[in-house]
Amino acid sequence: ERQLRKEEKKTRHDLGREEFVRRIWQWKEKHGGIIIEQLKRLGCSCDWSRERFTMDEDYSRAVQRTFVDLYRKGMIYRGKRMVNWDPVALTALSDEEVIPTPQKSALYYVRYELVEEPGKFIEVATTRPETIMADVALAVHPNDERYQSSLGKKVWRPLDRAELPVVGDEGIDPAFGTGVLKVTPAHDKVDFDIGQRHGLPVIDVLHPNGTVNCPAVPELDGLDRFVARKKAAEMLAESGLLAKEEPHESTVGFSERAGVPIEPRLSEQWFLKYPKVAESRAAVGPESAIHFRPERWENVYQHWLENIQDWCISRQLWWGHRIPVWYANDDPAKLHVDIEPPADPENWTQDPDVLDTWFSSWLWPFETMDHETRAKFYPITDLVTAPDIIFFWAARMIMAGLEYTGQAPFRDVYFTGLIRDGQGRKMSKSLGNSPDPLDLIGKYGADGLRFGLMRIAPSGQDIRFDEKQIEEGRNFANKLWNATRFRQLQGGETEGEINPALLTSDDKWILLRLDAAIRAVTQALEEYNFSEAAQALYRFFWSEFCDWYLEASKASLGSARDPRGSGGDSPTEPGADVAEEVDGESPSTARESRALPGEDDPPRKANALAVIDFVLGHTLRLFHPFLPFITEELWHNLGFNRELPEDQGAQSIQFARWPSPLDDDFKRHYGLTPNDEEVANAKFETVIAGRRLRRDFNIASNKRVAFILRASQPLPEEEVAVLRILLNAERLELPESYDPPKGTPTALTPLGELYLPLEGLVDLEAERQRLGKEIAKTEAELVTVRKKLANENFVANAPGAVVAEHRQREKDFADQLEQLQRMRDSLGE
RNA sequence: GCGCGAUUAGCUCAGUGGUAGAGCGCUUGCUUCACACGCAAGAAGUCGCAGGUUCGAACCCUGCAUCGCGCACCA
Repeated sequence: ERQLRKEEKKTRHDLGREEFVRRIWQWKEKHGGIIIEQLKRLGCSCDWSRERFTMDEDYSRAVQRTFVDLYRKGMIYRGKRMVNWDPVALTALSDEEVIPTPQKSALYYVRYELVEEPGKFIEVATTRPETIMADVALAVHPNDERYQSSLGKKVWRPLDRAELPVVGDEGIDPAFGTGVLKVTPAHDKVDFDIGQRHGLPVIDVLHPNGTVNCPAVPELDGLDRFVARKKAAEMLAESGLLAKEEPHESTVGFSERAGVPIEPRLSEQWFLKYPKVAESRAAVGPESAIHFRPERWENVYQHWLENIQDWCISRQLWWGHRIPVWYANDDPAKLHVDIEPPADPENWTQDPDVLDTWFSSWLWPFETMDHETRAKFYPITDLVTAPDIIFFWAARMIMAGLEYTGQAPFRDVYFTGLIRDGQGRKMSKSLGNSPDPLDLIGKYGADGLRFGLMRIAPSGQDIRFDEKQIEEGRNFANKLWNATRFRQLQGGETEGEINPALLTSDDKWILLRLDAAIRAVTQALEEYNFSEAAQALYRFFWSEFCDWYLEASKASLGSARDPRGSGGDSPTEPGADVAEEVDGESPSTARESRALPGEDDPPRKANALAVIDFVLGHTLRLFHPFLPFITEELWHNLGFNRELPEDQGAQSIQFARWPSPLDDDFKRHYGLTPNDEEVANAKFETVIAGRRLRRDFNIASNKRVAFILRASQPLPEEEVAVLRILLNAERLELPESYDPPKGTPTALTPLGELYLPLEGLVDLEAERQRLGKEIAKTEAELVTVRKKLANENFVANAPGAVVAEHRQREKDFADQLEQLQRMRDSLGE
């Protein structure tokens, strides 16, 4: 209708019902298609052959059948009631379609003269002087002392002069305005109820389009309600009946449809007494069939059902499910309610109204399925929706499900957060602040869009949209692509057998990290913590697998450039145990003359590749729900599908099995123990310390330098090789003893003291200061821990593990401090 | 008025009783041949305020403030 008004300056009445509906179908074909296309491009894995639309013929009949059924059960009735009237769209609205909006208006104090006591007035505060002609009484609180003498008397109605009674009603708030309410049953719900209680008449002075209908007052007749309001105030002022006018702020209901203030209006509408209300309340809760996630929405749901009012289901619109009711032409009180039209249609007229759109949506969980499918998939396991339609949709589906299937229609309801714009506003068509998903997909890829959003969408919290986050998603997809490219460039057989005997500490470390990641992701998904699952995967893949493991594996793969730039000039026997051959030689010389482990060591290389493949095969599957497109592509590119049966991933990663955590048998077979993690962590800490030294002394990260490690324990050759690669060092020497020149930059590491000899480059004072800072930091930490351990209450009450941890920390800090002090002392004065 | 959320690094947000975290942004150095959509090192926070519980609080309790949402009322 908006488009029609804008582009052709026409209303639906200009086209006529039939043509108008035809045009909407056209519009639907186009825009409905766009939405489906968006879902497909996003990678939603729906069964598209089962696409359904609420206006499909079958579905339409189901909607009408439901109406007829509820009518016959006496739950649907027609009545003259106060409805929320949209004077622009010219239709009734349900309470849920009305948006309360604070408005600045004026409060007019109008004087009503007492009939019995001329010259004496009662003042009434009103925001709507244009409806005075519809007044049928004044009301005060029966106990309000100020008006006791007026109760039962009469007053003169201004503008359209008439005598009105003064009645007492409990519903009046004596504190508001003057404590007197003008009763206007035709134009206010509360007034209507008061009118009913006191047997007052109803006078309607507004046309459906919101203009005044009151020929008795020609000055106002035909004016728009807001224009008439000003005019009425002026007229009252002129006749001395306006005591005062003051600014006033109140909340006015706006139509969600047309965006104008709704008009409470008495009209003939169809209403539904909600079915299964008590059962629906009982169906949701921690112990019940349906669970809301997050749980707090259950309160909102319960509260709504507690105060529920009958549902106005008729709409004075043309697009929608037509109400299956016919009125006899010779007697409009005679009804034909059925899904089939009457046998003699010429004698009947169908109700022109259609049903509220949610009256069709509430049947969705089961009317979309045939009997066979329903047997298989009903009740639905999960409903994913947004909390702003709990009432419109979720609650009503529950009622319909219980009424028509005898079962709750779903088990878990997952409420997503709303995506808001950068300023925190809800995205809406009228604000035009929603980005086009197809544009974003074009720019960042569907996987990037999905992952970027998933990573920042905490359960049930609203999200501020920022394109930067989508960019991060894209960057991650790119990282995944490049890491697997690295694997492909190594060549070799895919998914070779892992030989436990050849596993390095890094191999074992990454397998244990993978195990932790599988557990974390699986658990997060089970708890509907999607952002946590995405975060855990991100951390594992980027920080652990790429940053540490792939880099370390280059030692085994032999792909890193030889530090001397001349390749392995001293080939090692394939499979020889490198670490044991250093006996009798000075360690540094021995290592310098050796090739990298892994170079010309095919079994070691093959084993490293097998580990990489094992990890990739698992991570691709873990990532697939988040990044469906790229994981599918890589699954095939890397050949993970080749060995699998048809139904387990040969065709598509979608059907591959979800990874299980590595069980105890696996860990035993491959010799994975917590100690492996400690070895790797000690190594990584040493690397970090070395890199920091480099940085502290301004050595460019691409400059190949020599490090010296005075190791506190013997270190296998393969570990030294890894350290050297990660440090980007030309050499890493491990002399039996080492007496560093004064001022040599030093760092304390879990593996011993690490030196970066830089003769003549460093001044003693700078190094002393650097160590001084580290000592101060360690001392501070030591003090904190000791203070805690000195607290008897802590030692007595804290869990044993926590105390033990503090004890260990105290020991570590003390050792460290001692060593650091020794290092500083060695610098001399 | 009632209820529900939120308040943590410059920004967007995780964290749920035991040494404050991520990404972005920022600073510095790197075209180290998987990736500059990248690598490395770093700076940056009295966890809204005030009380309380506890050996110990960002986390539990109470109150307050600010922002957001819902419900009710608005003559």
